[in-house]
Amino acid sequence: MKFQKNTRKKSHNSITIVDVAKEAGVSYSTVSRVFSGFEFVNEDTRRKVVEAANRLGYVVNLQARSLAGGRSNIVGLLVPGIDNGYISEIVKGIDQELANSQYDLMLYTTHRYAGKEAYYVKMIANGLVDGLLLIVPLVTENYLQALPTQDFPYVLVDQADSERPSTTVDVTNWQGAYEATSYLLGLGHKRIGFITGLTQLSSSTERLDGYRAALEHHRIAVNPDLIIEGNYETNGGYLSMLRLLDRPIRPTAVFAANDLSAFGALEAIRERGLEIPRDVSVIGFDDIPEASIVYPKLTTIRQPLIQIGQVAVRLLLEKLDDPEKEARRVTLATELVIRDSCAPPRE
Amino acid sequence: MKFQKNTRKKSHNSITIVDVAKEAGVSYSTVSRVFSGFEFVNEDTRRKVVEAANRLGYVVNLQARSLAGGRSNIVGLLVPGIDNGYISEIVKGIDQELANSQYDLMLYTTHRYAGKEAYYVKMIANGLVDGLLLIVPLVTENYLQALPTQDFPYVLVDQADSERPSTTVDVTNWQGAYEATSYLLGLGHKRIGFITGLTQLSSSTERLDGYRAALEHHRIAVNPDLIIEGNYETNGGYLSMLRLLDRPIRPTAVFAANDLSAFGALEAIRERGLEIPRDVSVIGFDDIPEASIVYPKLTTIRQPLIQIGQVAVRLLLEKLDDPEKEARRVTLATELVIRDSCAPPRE
DNA sequence: GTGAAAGCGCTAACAT
DNA sequence: ATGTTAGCGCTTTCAC
Repeated sequence: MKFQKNTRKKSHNSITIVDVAKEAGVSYSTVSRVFSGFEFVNEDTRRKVVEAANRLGYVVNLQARSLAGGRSNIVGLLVPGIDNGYISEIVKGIDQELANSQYDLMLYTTHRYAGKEAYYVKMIANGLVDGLLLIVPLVTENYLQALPTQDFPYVLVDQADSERPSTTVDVTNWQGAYEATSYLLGLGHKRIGFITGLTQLSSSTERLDGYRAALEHHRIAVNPDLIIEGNYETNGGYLSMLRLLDRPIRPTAVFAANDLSAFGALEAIRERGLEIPRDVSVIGFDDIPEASIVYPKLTTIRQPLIQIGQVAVRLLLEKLDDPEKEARRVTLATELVIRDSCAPPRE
Repeated sequence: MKFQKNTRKKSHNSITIVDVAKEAGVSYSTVSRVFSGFEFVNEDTRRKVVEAANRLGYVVNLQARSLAGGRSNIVGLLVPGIDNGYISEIVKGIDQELANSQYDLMLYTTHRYAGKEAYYVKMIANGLVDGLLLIVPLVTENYLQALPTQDFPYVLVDQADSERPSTTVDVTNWQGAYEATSYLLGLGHKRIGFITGLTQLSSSTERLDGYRAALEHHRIAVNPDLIIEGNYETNGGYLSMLRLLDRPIRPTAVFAANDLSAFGALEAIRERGLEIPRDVSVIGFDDIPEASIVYPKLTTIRQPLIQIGQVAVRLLLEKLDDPEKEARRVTLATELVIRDSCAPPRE
């Protein structure tokens, strides 16, 4: 690890509790009590202190508080990156919910620490934050193992943890995929392609399973040639779709494991001179904001993205309030959103 | 200010430099020196320390470092919210650039502190972060006044500061607007509407000025009836466009001060049964990712969003490295991106 | 109910 | 080149 050379002290000429104590004529531990929410302070004293603080423009120094054993009132959010409608919607929910609390947000993007996740997480948890929110953590194992104590508060967003009981919020991936596939089936499609997500993520395999189950339920054999690996990204969806179209038996419909992939598929289909949904129907998963903006508007399975973020925060705060609280998993419902990208097959 | 009641200590059972010092058989200030990048440490000692640290799994505690007068290696980012393609692109640039440095990012959204901006900023600057990035700060004045010291490092993104010399990165708003309007003019349009942004922002007035200048340059009288106030949001653009269409003289083209507004305009136009670009042309500003996804694809003025974020970070790091560095303003070029939402007028 | 004092993990003089 | 020591601003015993 390289570190910045320390050339200069930060300018720290701020008002501290000592100043406030002087101004209010009390000891500085009293000031501390007032601001840390300690209950047994005389009303008069409290008022004096608060007034003095306001007069001076005092604001608490979170690092000092945290160092001294209190809380930093900061929660960490670990995401791959923010350049993704799916994630920014969840972040929006997180932000909204956090705004109702006294917590601030520290944003960590993992892409910069590929291969050093453990170090990174340790640093984060060791440092500043009271708890951690992990969104689709690709290397869940590494992350969690690195947590400094068994009971460091964290919650997993949209990723199951098979190793230990982890507080988790996710959605009905299997059911959503089942419903998407059934919808296509109901439209009359028989050859339905599936573009997977990142196969190491539980959401991806759950969706694949849902797709399979729906086909089987309709007594349609699952054709491995119609299942093709994607990566949850637009370009991956594009490439996969191209390969799918080049196969001898072309699907009349495609279910992409997320909207981003579906966008790529849309592009690929058009590039082959085919029309959507006339020649091939496309359905996605997520319902990110862009889904209703693209042309044609994407039929998709909606995840309550904002709500996911909110729930994640609530679970974390619960755990922060009561460390004994045991891990639980909240699974939110998905919902089919019918728009313009699906139609019955032509033939 | 309410604060969280402090029910429990954070579990802090982490390895400190004292442990490392013991393990390595040196004093703990030596360990500090090694990890804070101090130069004059014997190679042997350094190696011993690093090895001991690795063995123990030591990671630095940033709060303690920062409290003790060092740097936290965290920069703060103050944004209205992240739910906006414009902002998330800039954030992406910021994140990319930060990844090359040793800095982490603390994200603050202002919407939660409406009316208490000063307090909020003070708290931020007082606390943790070494410097601050302010994106389109609506209440620039309040923010800047609240900075604890005259020389607290900050940079303003896409907002001019008329009060004091502030390090700023922005784009050629005037020129971009001039070019957009000229393009429409060149297509043959005479009645060109303008949907403004948030009027208190310099970017908005600059764009309006550019629009006016282009018209004047083409000897077309600026018609106040064609200028209508928006708010940089989709819904605002939608509402403004509706009003514009209801005026006696309908514009044949509209320039929206940003893409989000343009999207709203698109919707409004369609809702009135008109076709784009046949009946009315639309041009935007920003070129957020969605601009090339909407239908029809939006012709717009591109801002180098990612680059803006990168430059902002670079400017801040410069300032952090050398506090004496004086304020400067970097203005990046915009560029016309022609897509499908503009055509010559019909009549 | 309030004050005094120790200490959180670290940096930065000041010594040696 | 390395050790010693005094804080940074705060919370939290422990006294009174």
